[in-house]
Amino acid sequence: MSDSVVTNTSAAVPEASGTPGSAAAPTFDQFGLAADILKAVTESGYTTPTPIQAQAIPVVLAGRDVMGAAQTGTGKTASFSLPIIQRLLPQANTSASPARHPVRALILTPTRELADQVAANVQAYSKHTPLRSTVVFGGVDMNPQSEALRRGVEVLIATPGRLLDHVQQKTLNLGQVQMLVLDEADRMLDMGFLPDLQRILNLLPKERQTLLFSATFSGEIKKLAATYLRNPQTIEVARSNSTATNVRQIVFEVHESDKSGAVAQLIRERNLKQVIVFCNSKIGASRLARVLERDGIIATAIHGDRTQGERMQALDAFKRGEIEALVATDVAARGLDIVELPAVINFDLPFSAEDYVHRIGRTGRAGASGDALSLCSANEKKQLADIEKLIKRPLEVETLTVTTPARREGGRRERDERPVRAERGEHRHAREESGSRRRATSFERSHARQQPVDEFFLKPYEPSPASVKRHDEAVEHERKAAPKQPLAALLGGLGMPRKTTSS
DNA sequence: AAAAAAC
Repeated sequence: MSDSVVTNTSAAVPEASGTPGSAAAPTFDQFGLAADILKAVTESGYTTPTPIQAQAIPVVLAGRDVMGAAQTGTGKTASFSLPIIQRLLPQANTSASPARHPVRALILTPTRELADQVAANVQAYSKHTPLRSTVVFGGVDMNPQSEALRRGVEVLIATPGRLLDHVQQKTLNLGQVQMLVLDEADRMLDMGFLPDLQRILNLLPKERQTLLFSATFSGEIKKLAATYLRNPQTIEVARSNSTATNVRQIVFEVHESDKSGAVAQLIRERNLKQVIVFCNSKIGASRLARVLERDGIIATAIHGDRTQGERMQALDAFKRGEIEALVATDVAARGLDIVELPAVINFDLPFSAEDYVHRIGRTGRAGASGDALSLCSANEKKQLADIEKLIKRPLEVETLTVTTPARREGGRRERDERPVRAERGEHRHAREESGSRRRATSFERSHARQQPVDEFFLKPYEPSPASVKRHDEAVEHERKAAPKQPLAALLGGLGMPRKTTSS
């Protein structure tokens, strides 16, 4: 749930061991948090604060503004949620009157999924307190959100657009906000949220505590901080633009048209139980999910053209372990907390090197090891160079011989085995001798489910039973959330990109 | 060049 360090429960640290100044492992006791909060922390399975929690919690409790540089997976969410709850607790009351529950803490995030996840954390940490929290974001019915706001909440988690919508609808008043969190602030600026942020900030009392978290401290971020933060304490856990040393990063040079096959092959050969595959485009993500499904890998796509119901469904199913490959655009690059993901695959190298750092941050979480496997085609060399420059080291490059069927231009299929480094002249032979029988590779032999090639390309796509089930669930979910758009849900459920209204 | 986010 939270992005705190998950400690092995069988080796749980006794709570009493943490006396101040002792060499014992630190515990959450040291912060002076209320018993009701500590109880929830313990129930969540966390015993030892992460470095950012150890640094940020006392500073936030002291009421200071914070400029935090921390990636997700460092325990960032708890580092601001816990002290926010603590600071609001004295003002919490059990009255049913909405007027007694004004919004006192506002947490803004760039994506809907991240908002939902932060809200789940806040909910978990505050469950033994009278404090109320809720989350508002776009893509879903406003009415239940309006109703929750009308009843009153002390902690509100939101994406900027829908928040302003509620302000405009007069279902939300921000006049009593005492604490503001800008989570993934650099991402929000990247996404063009600056005007929205400025409008929101102008609605808030000047007298407040502001916490800004960002993966990088660009000039824009510094300017934002200089304008809206007061004498902030800088907290930096891992140097920005650095990648975790427990993540092994490998680049596979492949032909563009071999990429789908390469993904399936990497998943099988490395026996990856769960993996996020990042694509640069929404259409590419939908297409890859379909090809992987066809290849017997349970896969689903998550991107901005799918309905919110489908996005949530996909993420939940992935978290429950029902999906092997979550094929995503950069909507999932930041913030998503999925415990102990063994690997991420970059189907495309991201356009921005910083996004690479965020994408591979989805693996090797909380000290566990992980693999970041990137496919690089001939026209992505520039991106590779940019990444190596940003992380200040060259990446390991390996050869991958793709043996799965790969779609070719014009709908025809290339032969099975083709060296991927042909353009470098490192291949053994580009083509088999005609007439010579090639022995099946161990991969192919173990891959009995594979359909004959012609059949695959002649038959229309048929979703797997698992896919159909998920689709039906998504449609049902969508019907409940937004009864006006059954067609959109249906198209999205089949992995089809929906038409966007914007240009 | 692409993605994300309000109706």
